[in-house]
This record gives sequence, structure tokens and C-alpha cells, in this order.
Amino acid sequence: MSDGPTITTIAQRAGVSIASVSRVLNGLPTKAETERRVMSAARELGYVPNSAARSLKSRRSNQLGFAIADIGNPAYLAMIREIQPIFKAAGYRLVLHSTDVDTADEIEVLRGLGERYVDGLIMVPLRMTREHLDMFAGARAPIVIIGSVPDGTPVDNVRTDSRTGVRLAVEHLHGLGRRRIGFLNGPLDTVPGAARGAAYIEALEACGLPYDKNLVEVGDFYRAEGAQAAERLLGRAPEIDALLCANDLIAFGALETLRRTGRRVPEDVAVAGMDDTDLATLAWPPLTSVSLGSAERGRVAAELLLDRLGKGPRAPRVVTVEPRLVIRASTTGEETR
Amino acid sequence: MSDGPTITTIAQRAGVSIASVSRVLNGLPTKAETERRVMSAARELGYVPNSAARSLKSRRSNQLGFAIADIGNPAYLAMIREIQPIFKAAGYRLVLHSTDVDTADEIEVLRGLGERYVDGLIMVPLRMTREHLDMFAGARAPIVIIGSVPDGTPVDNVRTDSRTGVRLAVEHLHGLGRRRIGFLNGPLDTVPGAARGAAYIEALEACGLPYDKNLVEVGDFYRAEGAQAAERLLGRAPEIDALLCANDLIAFGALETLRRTGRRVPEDVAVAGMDDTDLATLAWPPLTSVSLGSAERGRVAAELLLDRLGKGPRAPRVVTVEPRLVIRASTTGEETR
DNA sequence: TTGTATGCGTTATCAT
DNA sequence: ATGATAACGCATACAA
Repeated sequence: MSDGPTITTIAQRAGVSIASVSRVLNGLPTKAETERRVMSAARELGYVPNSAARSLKSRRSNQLGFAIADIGNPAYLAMIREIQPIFKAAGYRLVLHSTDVDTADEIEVLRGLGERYVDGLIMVPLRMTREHLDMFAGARAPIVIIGSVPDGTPVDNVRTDSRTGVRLAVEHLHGLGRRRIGFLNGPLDTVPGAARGAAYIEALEACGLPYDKNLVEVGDFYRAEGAQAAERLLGRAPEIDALLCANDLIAFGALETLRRTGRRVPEDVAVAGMDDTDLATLAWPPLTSVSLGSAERGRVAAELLLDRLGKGPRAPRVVTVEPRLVIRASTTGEETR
Repeated sequence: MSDGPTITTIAQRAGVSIASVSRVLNGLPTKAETERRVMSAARELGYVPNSAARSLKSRRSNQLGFAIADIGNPAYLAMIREIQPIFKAAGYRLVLHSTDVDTADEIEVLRGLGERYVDGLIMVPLRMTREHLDMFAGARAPIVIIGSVPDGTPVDNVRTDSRTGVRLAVEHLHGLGRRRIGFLNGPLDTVPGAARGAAYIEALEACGLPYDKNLVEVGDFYRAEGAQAAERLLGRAPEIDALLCANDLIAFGALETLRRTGRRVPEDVAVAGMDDTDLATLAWPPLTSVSLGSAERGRVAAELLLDRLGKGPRAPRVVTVEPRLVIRASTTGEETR
């Protein structure tokens, strides 16, 4: 717990100047004898370079940030699992921000970039306000946004195609003969909530099904809220024969409600989620889900960020990850796990 | 993306010295006029203090670390979810280390403490080597270990009582009339693996059941490995009527294998896990599990760390969180979710 | 090859 | 109340 040695300590011990110490430590050409003495002094003292001093001098923190609303969401977790090892391999530490579904918190994180405690940031904003866009424009470090930003926004952008994803699911349910397809959505003022809500309507039309707003219930992107939303929806529209859920957590909640109210899945109600999280194969029945490529989006975001850090300024890039429908027993009744 | 303003920039703009700027920014007594000019200059320039310079001067990073083997494990996730908001509320950022089940990685994190990029660390070591203990002793920042350390180790320590936890589960299964209770463990050279393995034997004896090493299978703490271990065990000892699993992930894997091989849970084989993760109620049937208080251990660890940071050196403390058996349908067959 | 001296951006001490 | 200046630990331009 002593007050760590500095290059000055080493210099005294080795009887050389701090410049020589620094040179040896950084592998610059040095006389063998000097190098030997410095290295052994450093080892004996248990020297470790001070990161604050290094950062101040180098103007690099060797840290990268990842900001999400909720670590508990397995879709975000899948991203972290990709991002962390990529950052680590590139020599960066991961600073994790959980913004608590709070827009002000997100803004705070963006403002914090000015402190330069990270060299770059990956953010998954839940809402996208004017203030977000302003902060992106003035940001003092590279930002990668997972989720859609308006064209021209000066950040790299990794998107998914919610519209296609929702369509895949609705077509699947329609193809199974379902005609009363309910939709359990998250808050409409969130980026995914708005996108998936609109896509649901589009997809119904593409299938030639009428849009009945009575079949849509809005809750939040969590399991408990999903269970409650399902209960409200089924109370109001008991004739529903399929349920599309805006994410897997909602779907898990819906499965609970369906079981509790004595409905069979998929015989009475087919259920599909979105995100295709690890948990989809844990639920019973295994959950059909639209993969939005969470892991891949995380990986791509990390790579974009590192690439920009390595190569300096360049035009913002947009990468779109294609959704993919993963069919399991919650819609087909077959054991396909 | 410009090169952020510093107090020097502000001083020029406001026509005062950097000392005055610093004073105003830190709320020290200043003449109203000076304060006004500095504040408006700072606002106009969008000034944000540089964290590296601040850290170098203050010798504090305002960052705290959390090091775990695998973010994917929901037990660790439960800890993060407690720790992050506590850190944030106290003004600290969270630096997350995932050590990839690699002991060398853990040691590297401990060595990194010397860089002083964090003011303290919470670690959940999977293995506990001589090297770990040495690093603890020489650590240059406060450490809280979740998991058991030998008495006298100079770190705060938050434990769970594996022995009691395993006993609760075994007694429960025994009370249900089960007499061939198998055990699916994780690696024996890990802290939890060793503890739970020993506890299993003890618990059997306490129930008057013979220990049959044929009923124990060792895999790893993951779902896929759990499924495989269950398959090996059931192939070898098909008469098993209960399965205790060293964590929930293993149990989920076991449930898969049991279903796939046509065994009913709990009629043919009762299954219990450990950790009582969120996922326990998602599985089918809902999983009986021994809660080891993951969330609480996280919370306590965070509080211990902050307390030490606030109050300075003091004797190492040990807090033990009591386990609790949460009974669900995977052992009793009743719907108790 | 090595040492001296300077600067990174901040805080804090000391004069004024 | 304010300004000049040192110091935090490191890297480096320059001089020797």
C-alpha cells in the first residue's frame, strides 16, 4: 500500500537520469549496462507506470466506453461479450456506462467525453433527441452509435433492419395460418419502439391483413411489463392466435401470462420475440425469435471504432446487419432447438 | 473534434490568470466579476476539465474496477447490476474486466492496479493461487474479494456459505424421498468447485446417505458442459432420481439432456441448481435453486469498497451472505413460480 | 549514449 | 482577491 515508485525512484536507485529510465522502459536504444541496471531497479521496486501521467503526456487514455441503458438486457449483454475481448486485444480497457434508461444520463456520458477519459465510445441510445445529435456533432472523441442516426450525423453507425425483421416474423406467423396477430411493443418514443411499431403495420399490409390497433399493446422492454401487457391485450382481444413481441424479454413475460391463463403455445397462440437472445432456447417452449444480430452489431461497432482510432478522421460509415428469423417451437410446435 | 479548451484558454479569454480560473471552477472564494467572466468564458468554450491532468494531480482516478471471469454468467451479471449504480452514485466510473477464466489475466489485472487507473477493485477470482495472495498483500489500492480468502489476507472479503447452501439442497431432495442424488460440479480446482464438491459429500453424510463417487460428474460452469456432463452421468448411473448442479447454467444444460432423453422432471429426476439466477424462473420446469445472494454480495462488496475509500486503512472485514433455498417445480412439481 | 529541461492540464502554495 | 509558480509522473527535444 506504499506510494508506488516512479521513474525518479528508479533513476536514483540505478544511478542514472530519469530520461535514461524512460528510454529503457520504452525500449529505446541504450547501453547494455544502463539497461541492465534500470531494469533490475525497476523489477526490485515493482515499478508500474502511472496511467494518469502517461495519459496526460500522450493524450490517450487507452480506455474505450460502452454506454447502454440496461446491462440486464441480454441483447446488450451479447454486445458486451463481443466488444470486451476486442477492446482488450487492442490494448484498451472497457469503461461501462449504464444509463438507466435516462436520456439525461446519456447526454451526461457524451459531455463526459470532453474529459477525455476514453478515446472513443460505443453507445446504444434508447431515444434520439436533438440534444443527442448536437452532442455527436461536437464530440471530442470518435463515437459509434448502435441504432439508427439521421443521415449526415458525424458518427459511425451500426444498424439493424427492424422493418425487415418484423416482416419476417409476421410473414412466418401468417404463413402458419394465423390471422389475428397481436403485437406487444415497448415505449413508442424509443428508437426501437417506434421502428418496430411502424414495421408491424407495414408487415400486416404486406400480408393482406387488416391493421387493428386493438391488437397492439404498449408496455416496456422487460419481462414483467411484457406479462402485464399480454394480460391487457388478451383481456381485450381474446381471439388473438399469434403474438409478436418487440423483444425476447417481453415474449418471456407473454409466455408466462399465456401459461397462467391456460392457453397452449403454439396451439392456441403462437409467440415470437425479437433479438434471439441466449434465453430463447431456455424458455418453454423454445422461442421463435428474430435475430437482429446483437453480437454481430457489437463486433462491428468495436471494429469500426478501433479502425477509426487507428486511421484517424474519415467519412462516417453505416453498416447494416441483416435480421434473420430463427424458428423454434413457440410458433411451430416442433422441437427444433 | 477540436483540441478541447484548457484553463489556459479560458484564462486568456477572460483576461485572468489560470489560478483564478481554477479557483472559480472549484468554487473557491472569488470576486463576483471575475467569477462571471470566467464562467461565461468557460461556457462559451465548452470547457470540460481533463481527467488525466486531474488524476495526476489529485492522485485519484475516480474509477473503480470490477473483475470477473465471464460476463455471460447471470450470477456475475446480478452483481454488476448492483455495483454499477452504487459506484455511479458515489461519483466513480466502472471499469469492467473480463478475465476469460484465465488466472494469468486475473494476475495481470492485479498488477495493473499499480498503474492507478482505478482507486479500488472488486474481484471474483475463480481460482485462488499463491500468486493471487501475494498480489493482494502488495496491492496499491483497496481490494474487495467476492469469494473466500484465507484468514489474514489483507482484503475485504464477501463470502457465501457454499457448505450450507449445498446442504439445504441435499436435505430438500432427501426430504422429497430421493435417495440417489447425483452431483454435477464445475472444475475442482476452482474455488466454488472445490467448496461445493466437499460440501456435497458432507451433506450426504448428514442425511445418512452413502457417498458414491460414481454419482458425481465434473464439467464446467456452463450450460453446454452441463448438458454433456448430465449425459455422461446418466449413462453411467441411470438410476439417479435427483440431480444437484453446482450452478444454474449447469442445471439448464441438465434439463435439456433430461428432456431429450425422455426423463420427466421432477417425476423421474428432480433437479436443483445454485445461484438462483433470473433465468431460474424462465426454465421449464422452473428451477429450484440455492440462492447464494449474488446481488447482495455485489452490493455489500461495493459498499465495503466505498467505505474503505472514504475512511482509509482499517482492518480487513469479512461479510458472509447466508444462502437460501428457493423451491420451484423442478423438484416439487408444483407450480410455484 | 546520456543528462537537462520543458510541457502535458490541473491544483495548490506562496507572495502580492 | 489575484497572479506567478511549483508539482503531479512521464516522454522527449535538445545539448552535451
